[in-house]
Amino acid sequence: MTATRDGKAPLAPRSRSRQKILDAALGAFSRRGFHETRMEDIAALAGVAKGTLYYNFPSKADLFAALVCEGMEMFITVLDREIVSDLPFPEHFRRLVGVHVELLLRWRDLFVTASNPVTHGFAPDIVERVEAARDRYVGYVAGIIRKGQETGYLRPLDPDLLASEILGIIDGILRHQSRTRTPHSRDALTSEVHALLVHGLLAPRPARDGAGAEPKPPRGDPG
Amino acid sequence: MTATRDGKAPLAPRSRSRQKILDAALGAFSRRGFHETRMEDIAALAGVAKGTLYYNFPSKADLFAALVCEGMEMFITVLDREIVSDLPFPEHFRRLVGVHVELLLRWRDLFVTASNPVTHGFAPDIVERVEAARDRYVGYVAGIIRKGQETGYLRPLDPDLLASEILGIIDGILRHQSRTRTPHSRDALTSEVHALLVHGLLAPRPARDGAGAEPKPPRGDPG
Amino acid sequence: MTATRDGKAPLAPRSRSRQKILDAALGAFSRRGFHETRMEDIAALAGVAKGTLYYNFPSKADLFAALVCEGMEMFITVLDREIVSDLPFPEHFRRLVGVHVELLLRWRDLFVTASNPVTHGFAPDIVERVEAARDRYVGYVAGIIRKGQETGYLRPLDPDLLASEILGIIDGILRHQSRTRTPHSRDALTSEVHALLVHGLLAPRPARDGAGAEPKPPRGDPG
Amino acid sequence: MTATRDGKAPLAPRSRSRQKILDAALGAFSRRGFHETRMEDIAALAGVAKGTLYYNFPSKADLFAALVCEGMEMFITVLDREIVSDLPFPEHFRRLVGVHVELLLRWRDLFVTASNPVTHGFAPDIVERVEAARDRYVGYVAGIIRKGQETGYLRPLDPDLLASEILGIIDGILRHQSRTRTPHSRDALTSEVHALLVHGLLAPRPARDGAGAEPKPPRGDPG
DNA sequence: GATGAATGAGACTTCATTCAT
DNA sequence: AATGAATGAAGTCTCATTCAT
Repeated sequence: MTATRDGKAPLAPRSRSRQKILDAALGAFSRRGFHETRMEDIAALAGVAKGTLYYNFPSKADLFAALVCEGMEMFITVLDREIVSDLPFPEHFRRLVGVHVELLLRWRDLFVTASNPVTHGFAPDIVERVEAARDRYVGYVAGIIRKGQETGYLRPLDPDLLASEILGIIDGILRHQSRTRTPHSRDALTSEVHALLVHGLLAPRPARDGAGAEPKPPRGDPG
Repeated sequence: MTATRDGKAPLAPRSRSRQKILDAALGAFSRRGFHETRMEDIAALAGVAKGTLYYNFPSKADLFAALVCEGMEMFITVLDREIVSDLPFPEHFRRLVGVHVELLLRWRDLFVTASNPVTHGFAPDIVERVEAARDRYVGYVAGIIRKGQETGYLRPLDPDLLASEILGIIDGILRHQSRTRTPHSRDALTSEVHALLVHGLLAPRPARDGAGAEPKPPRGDPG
Repeated sequence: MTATRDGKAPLAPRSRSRQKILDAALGAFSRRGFHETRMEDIAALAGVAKGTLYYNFPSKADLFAALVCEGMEMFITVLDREIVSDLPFPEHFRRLVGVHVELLLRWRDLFVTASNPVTHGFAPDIVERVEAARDRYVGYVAGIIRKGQETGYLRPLDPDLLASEILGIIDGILRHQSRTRTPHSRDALTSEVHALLVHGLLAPRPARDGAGAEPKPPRGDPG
Repeated sequence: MTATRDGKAPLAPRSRSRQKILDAALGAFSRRGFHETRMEDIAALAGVAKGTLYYNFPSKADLFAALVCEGMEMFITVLDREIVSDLPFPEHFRRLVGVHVELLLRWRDLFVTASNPVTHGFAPDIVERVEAARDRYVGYVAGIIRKGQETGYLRPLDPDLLASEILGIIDGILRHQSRTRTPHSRDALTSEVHALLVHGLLAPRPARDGAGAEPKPPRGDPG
């Protein structure tokens, strides 16, 4: 459309506005939600006129979709770059959790935005784009889980379901944070999440001797 | 719609219309979200006139709040009734998961509605009511976890954070279901969730011999 | 929709607003044209709130369509009532012209509105409704012409094309009037239009002796 | 689009862009109407940037006015050139109709554009220019009629009103064509229009014997 | 208790126009 | 002479809410 003709051309001046708008929209959407955010607010936040929003994005829903899609891509890109894949899996997995937590703390807004199930009244093609972006991300996580299962480290549970659950855990953490307003540190959160994911809720000792899924009550403990 | 199962009225029947409206609102909110649901839609679904909505509830936000609050109370009531508390904890916990899954499958709409972070533009007192209801529910789950920790069965992780994470897991499952459209059975879901919560992701064998939190890679495995 | 249920019911209270709006819209559209008329203007003219317009009509284009359709129906109804059909055709035709002219003077606004080819950006179904209404009216006029041809009074030219041309003449007259701002009287206009339609432009004498459709030039004239 | 037929530039080629824009505007306005045509559309159609439109014309309304004015001048120029004025009037009149029909078929877009009563919201000076151009054209046709009346060929009806009616007829024909999508040939249309104008609707035979304006019915004509 | 016609503030979006390049 | 990113006034339409019945 407006794009770089001849293949080369101005890589930078491709509308500085576009990025300013995306940044503003991220802040606004994540803080107030999609419906409570007015295009007027985004424009003011970005320091451009309302019309400039529509010069860069066809509609509010499109702006939202672009935000989520590009954000998810960025997420995956960063994850891919930060996680060195030839580490032994346990280390690999711990880094996944760590980088993830870090990303979430830094891009909390984006994650909240992308998790928001607001696509109800959207045009079908936009819903599709947003869902495809989410799926790509869920699929990325599921892929890591699947690799862990193939190498025998992870239990053979449904990888896609697990990925959804993991994202749900992250969502739960974010909600907990916004409720209690006492943000945990990066390391504390990483340990917490890693522990839950890797070991589950069960205390180490009682579970160790138990033979089945149901550990006996502690009174049977010789110690 | 989802109405009066088994003959017992689940939400207080202060008036015939009131109940019809709550049922209709539950269906509408859960299916289309708060903002995409019009008062007109609810009225039509309930088979009453729009004015009747305002005769029974001061505002749309109040209707939403009433729905969430009464729903959460009902949840807790049922959980309390169904879970016999003097069972040994592991059994207790498994029943919690099982009943929870059952409730979620039956009252999926209510859970989706209550999880929706749509209270952005609401009046402060209504936000407070909704959050109090959610907190009561999260607190209930956290209480069970705390009891499990006190009896030594569960790892000493932050109970409130854990409760949020558990609800996040459930949310993730529900989203996974609506994406894949192949609803798991009650028992399958219960096992899946229970397994993840109790044992974590780690495969049993390799983890068994490891001494620390970080299991060694399988090549060190003599078997 | 909002309509008379059970078949009987309140014939009158079927929204007095609706008629007030149609009247106001007629005045506004005819005076300023479709695009230059704001919904705000119509509301003010009708003495109702902007929302009332949308309570009665789904959109501006729908309001326009309703206006044209109901107007055309009214036109045909009046024409049918006023023209006694068993008169000899010449009288019949003269009355058609006379009543037509009268209608046009009285409902000039409506005719201007209906003639306006503004349906360009309209939804297909609305375009269809408006065109159907126009066609019904053109067809009515064409029917009268056809009858005149069958009884041998009118030349066997394409009736539908003739009807369009007649409406074009009327349109031309209305434009002429709005240009010159000196409205002719009912009778003067009737005579003028009738003369043109019945006898054409040719002066009686010279044309009388010509044998064919193409009158010879005056040099062949003995006088 | 409709451009430079026969090698002669029809609209003054003050600049290359200017002409491209006028051509594009003609196509766009005639097809979609003034209000539904975006400056963007015209620019795209002309293959120039939006700014170039404003480099050549002060405003959209000015562009429209220039189009109509130059078009009408061109019309009159061609009519004057094609109609040799010293022919006997009947032949003169027939050529007028013939050339007119030809022009209309070729420049249908321009005629439709110029006939469109869209000047409602225009600035007074622009309205004046457009109306002056239309009037010049209507006056040209009225002048021919007046000449016909002076030489005794045409009935002494109001020449200006007649001119308007004639243009209305032509408009009616064009609408009929766009409705029925079966364009008549040049000659067929010429005959049809000429017949209507010269002889009116009345069938030759019955009208021949009648003495007055109201012919008697054919059956019981005792004399 | 219940109704539904009426309201009007405010949202999204359009598009003619400008101006630095 | 030409461009196109940016603008912002103004329009259409939505929908929670009211109130006379």
